[in-house]
Amino acid sequence: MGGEAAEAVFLVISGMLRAFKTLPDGRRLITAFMGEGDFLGLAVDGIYEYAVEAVTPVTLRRFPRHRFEAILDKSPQWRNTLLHNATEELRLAQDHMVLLGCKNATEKMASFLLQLARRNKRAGRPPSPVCLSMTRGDIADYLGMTAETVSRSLTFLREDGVIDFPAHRNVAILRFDKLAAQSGGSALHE
Amino acid sequence: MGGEAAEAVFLVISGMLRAFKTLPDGRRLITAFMGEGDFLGLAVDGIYEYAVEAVTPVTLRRFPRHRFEAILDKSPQWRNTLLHNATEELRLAQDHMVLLGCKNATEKMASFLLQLARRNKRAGRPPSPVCLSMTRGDIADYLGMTAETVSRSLTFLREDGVIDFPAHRNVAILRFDKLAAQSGGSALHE
DNA sequence: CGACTATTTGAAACGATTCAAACCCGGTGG
DNA sequence: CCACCGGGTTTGAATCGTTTCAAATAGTCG
Repeated sequence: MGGEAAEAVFLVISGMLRAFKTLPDGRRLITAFMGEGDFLGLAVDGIYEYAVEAVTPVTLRRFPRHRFEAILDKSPQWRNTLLHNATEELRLAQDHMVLLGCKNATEKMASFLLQLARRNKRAGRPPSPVCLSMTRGDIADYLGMTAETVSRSLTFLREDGVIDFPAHRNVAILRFDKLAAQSGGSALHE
Repeated sequence: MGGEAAEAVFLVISGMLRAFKTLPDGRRLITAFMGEGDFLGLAVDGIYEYAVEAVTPVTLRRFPRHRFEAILDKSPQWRNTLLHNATEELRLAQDHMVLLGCKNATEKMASFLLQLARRNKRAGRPPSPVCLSMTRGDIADYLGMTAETVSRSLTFLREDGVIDFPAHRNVAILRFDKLAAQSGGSALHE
């Protein structure tokens, strides 16, 4: 649905989606994974900024765009909230640029796991057992590497005791202190 | 000035600046080069989102933040403009993510040159002779590679007749058709 | 001119990718 | 109930592109 007019705005209730851009030859970058509490189709100008697909079965709450706009015109401070929202998204995008441009495979993977943990916390769940609901290929296209390298980084972190796969390997238990050390740090400092 | 309160908003009149983020160990990613017509310190919450430094001597027009806010509260449609602005910045950030995550050295360099050309056009100048006012190191930190690789990509493009350095090599003449072919394409399609 | 910095170029080393094979697992049908 | 299939994942070995380190060159400013 890339570039099409946004008929409505959606709030993610449950499940996981991927937002992505692709190059003409098919190379793909997943710009964000979206889960519980994230908004879809928030582009003000009514144009979707990227394509979105479901990673797992998803339930959404739909807000028709015209009603959305009406609310916005009535109480301007919501527009301010929206601006805050966009600014925050921009900050996240910049952090991801740092990840893509500066970090090596292991650091990317560690950062990604910490991100998933943060997302858990934001949704009111315990941060530690994170669920890797997307495929290795998706993770790869998010972190700017290949599925094989994703797999290798994961086993490397496991062998180092940074993470652990209990039973069925869709979830990972995190050792936050060790993870932070492997992640190369966040871009927020100085 | 990263993370400090933004006392004012600035409009770039002339010159070139770099906005960047760094990791604790010093690795740096330049998130954007800013030139004529760009705004600085637009973060709504009054916190700078990144550090900014001058690349060349710069002249700015200063708008005190309180006056800026006052104007915003008076005529709400400016807030809308601001939102549009943020959305556009987000789109650019996503395109840059594609560059960092998907493209090889030559494609990155070609894309960068096309970006500079677009910036020229936006400023009302002819697009073709672009000025590489920043150092190779800066370009490297913007494209997620090393200064040496930037240099090599540049000579590769020159040997292929894609670009040309007349006399003093701070400027490059572009062959747009060939450049587009080398850039890997834009992420806007389908 | 001489000193300093940025850039270019070369050669070796490294990390990620590629290609290929083996593996694990959930689902289907004999 | 087990054989088999297909997708996703893991692992291995060779290859490739970028980085790293080092040296040579060009450009700038006192």
